[in-house]
This record gives sequence, C-alpha cells and structure tokens, in this order.
Amino acid sequence: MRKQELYNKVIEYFQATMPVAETELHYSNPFELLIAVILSAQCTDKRVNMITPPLFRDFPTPESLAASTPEVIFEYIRSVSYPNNKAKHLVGMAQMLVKDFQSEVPDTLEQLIKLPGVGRKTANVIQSVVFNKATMAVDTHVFRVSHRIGLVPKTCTTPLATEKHLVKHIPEALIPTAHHWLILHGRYVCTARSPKCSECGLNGLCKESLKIKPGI
DNA sequence: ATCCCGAGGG
DNA sequence: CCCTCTGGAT
Repeated sequence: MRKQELYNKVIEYFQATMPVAETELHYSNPFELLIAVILSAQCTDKRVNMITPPLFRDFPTPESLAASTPEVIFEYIRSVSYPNNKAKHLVGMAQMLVKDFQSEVPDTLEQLIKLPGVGRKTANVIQSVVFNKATMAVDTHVFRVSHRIGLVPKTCTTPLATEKHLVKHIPEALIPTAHHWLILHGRYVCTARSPKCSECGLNGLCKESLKIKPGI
C-alpha cells in the first residue's frame, strides 16, 4: 500500500469514529492549560484534573503563582508524578511569564521552550491547542500508535523524527485533530500493555495485531 | 513489574 | 547518548 493511501485510510477511519477529538485536560485559559500540560508528564489526565481546581482557584494568575513557593505548590500537586520537579517548574514558569512575557503565554516554540518545565512536546501542545498552529506533539501515545499502524518507518526512533514525518504526511488543516486522534486511540484502544485489537478498525493495517507485544 | 499526553541535567 | 525525578493505576 502506498504511504498516502495508508494515511487516507487512517484519517477516514478516525473521522468516522472520532468526529470530535480534543484534549481531556480541564482548563479555562492558556495559563491554566500550560499548568495542566506540565503536570501531565508521566501522569494520567484524570489525575491532573483531580488536583487542578484548587490550584487554579488559589493561583489564578502568573503573578499569584510567581509569588508562591515550590514548597507550597508541592502540597497541591503531591499526587502527580515528580511533584518536587513540577512544583519548581510551575513557580519558575510563572516567574518567567511575569518577567519576560508580560504575563502572557507566548506563541512560538523558541519562547515556550525557554519556560521551566516546558519541552518540545508541551510547547507543541500549547501552540496547537491555544494558537491553532499545525504542530504535532509526539508523546508516548502518538509515538506508539504511529509505529504500530505504520504511519512512520522504524527509522523514526526519536519523538522529533516521528513528529517531522507525521507533519510531512498529514494535511496541515488536520494536524491538530490528528494529534488528538492518535492520543485518544492510544489511550483507550491501542494501549501500551493490552491493546484492544478486536475493537480496533485499523487492526488490518497493524503488523503487531494479535501478536501483542508490550511497548512499541 | 510496567506504564502514564516528559523535562532537565550530565 | 544516558540518568534522575518518583505517585498512582493496572
């Protein structure tokens, strides 16, 4: 099967099964989304959504969070992964927003990546969800699903290589939606450990279907 | 025991 | 490239 034919089939399937695909993190403005995405590293969205309401209530602005301390923030986020690192990142991130970005979430990759706790994946999510840019954030789900379905060759061994390949082959207007298609498919169907191949309409394309192996 | 919408540092 | 961080769910 030609590569573009494969992409068309996958896009057609997701459009039919997931007409609406959005992030499951709860937020009401770019600042809150930035916090939620930083907290979501190696942690489920469900758990992040459990602890963000009081955090957003008590620290609603970059100024208020910047004036806090990692020790205080730690108590709000202690049930997510790496609470010590993330508490430092959140306070440092807010302080840099206030100092260097007029308390606004910046919109370029270069600026976002300067923020403590924000790497390429988080920066791509913000650019996509907040600023409607055609970026593809490659997390563990996107990476795993893309390889299983064969959207990217095995030579794409890094998230960056995978990102570039996907962006090159997915129509620009569909990239933000396709990002969430791959994540939601990875979270609920094409899971890392026990993928639900019998429920997957793409299992005909998947070389690993029915010979389920953990990981990639 | 392995994975969850990773990032920072060596 | 490697390692560390390090809570909760399965």
